[in-house]
Amino acid sequence: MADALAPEELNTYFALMESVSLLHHAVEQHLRAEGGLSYVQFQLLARLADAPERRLTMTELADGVVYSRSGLTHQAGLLEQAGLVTRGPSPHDQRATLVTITEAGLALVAKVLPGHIEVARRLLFDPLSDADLRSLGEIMTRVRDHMRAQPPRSAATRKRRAPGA
Amino acid sequence: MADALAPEELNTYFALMESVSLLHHAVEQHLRAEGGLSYVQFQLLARLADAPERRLTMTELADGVVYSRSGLTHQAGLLEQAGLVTRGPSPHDQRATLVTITEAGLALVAKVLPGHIEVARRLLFDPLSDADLRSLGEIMTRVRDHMRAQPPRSAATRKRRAPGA
DNA sequence: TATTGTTATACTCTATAACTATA
DNA sequence: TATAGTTATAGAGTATAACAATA
Repeated sequence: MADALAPEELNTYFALMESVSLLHHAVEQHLRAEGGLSYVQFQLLARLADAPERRLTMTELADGVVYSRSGLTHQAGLLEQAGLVTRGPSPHDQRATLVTITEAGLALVAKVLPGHIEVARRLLFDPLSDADLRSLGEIMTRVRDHMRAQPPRSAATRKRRAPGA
Repeated sequence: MADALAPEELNTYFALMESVSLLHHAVEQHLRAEGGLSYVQFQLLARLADAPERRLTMTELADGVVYSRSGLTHQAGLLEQAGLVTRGPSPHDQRATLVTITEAGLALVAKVLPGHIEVARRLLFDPLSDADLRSLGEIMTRVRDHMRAQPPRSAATRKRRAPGA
């Protein structure tokens, strides 16, 4: 077990968590109002839009966005129903499903992106100097890479339920 | 409408969102396993534990943690059922409800905190230098204050639903 | 045997609207 | 009239476990 965090660490941690919570909430509201999308759905579409041939396998698509297979199956199903992606078998691996973004999906991402960016700028970037931005980008990129490399640590102890479960 | 974000801004934004998502997920898992709490519930208890007389009104308690009144009523009800808080009328304002953390609630926060901190340190602070920590803390504190001061902007356009709604 | 993905199911969280009571 | 809080209800998200098919 480790020592307690210094107060500075604790304040930093809470400021980070609260800020991103507020930002996430604002972004969700915008995406929902402007494009009928959740943030997770936006992320999935954005990843597909950036992918080499505008398509990825379910497993590739899940990475970092969703934390359970079934969750992704569910979201992919919703996006498919909405005509934003298609799903088909992979020629290379018969087990895999290839998810491809449609023209409608690309159009929706394009439609929603400017406003999304506007929200991020208003909430996150407005109070930052150029130096702050460089710092923050450098730090959070390093943190993200570190976190991605962490072993899952699938719960040190047995699971319990939250009150009310 | 604003210009597109510089690529550096976009990368920073995504790195921030993904990092905190991973951190949040890890923290939730820990809290659930170790104390049977969600992160929201932990936040509520932590706020009460720090409050002047270990109690706050519902409105004070909601601030920044929860985005709807009914959501807080629900969570407070769960915590009360679990014996972690009590609710009673306020002497100063008959409309208000005072939420007080119990000894069991304080004990649970104390039990859970070291491991919580350990998770935050392992994922967030390990890859950071002291200078990084100072930078990040200073920046995120400023960002949080800025966000708190933002007007709600209750959805620029009419609401729609996500696919599948 | 391990991996990919789906299905069924259950539960948690959240939000909206209608309502009560007090300021 | 405005504010504090609760209730009822419905919807959206997520996770677990069991399953089918392929590597």
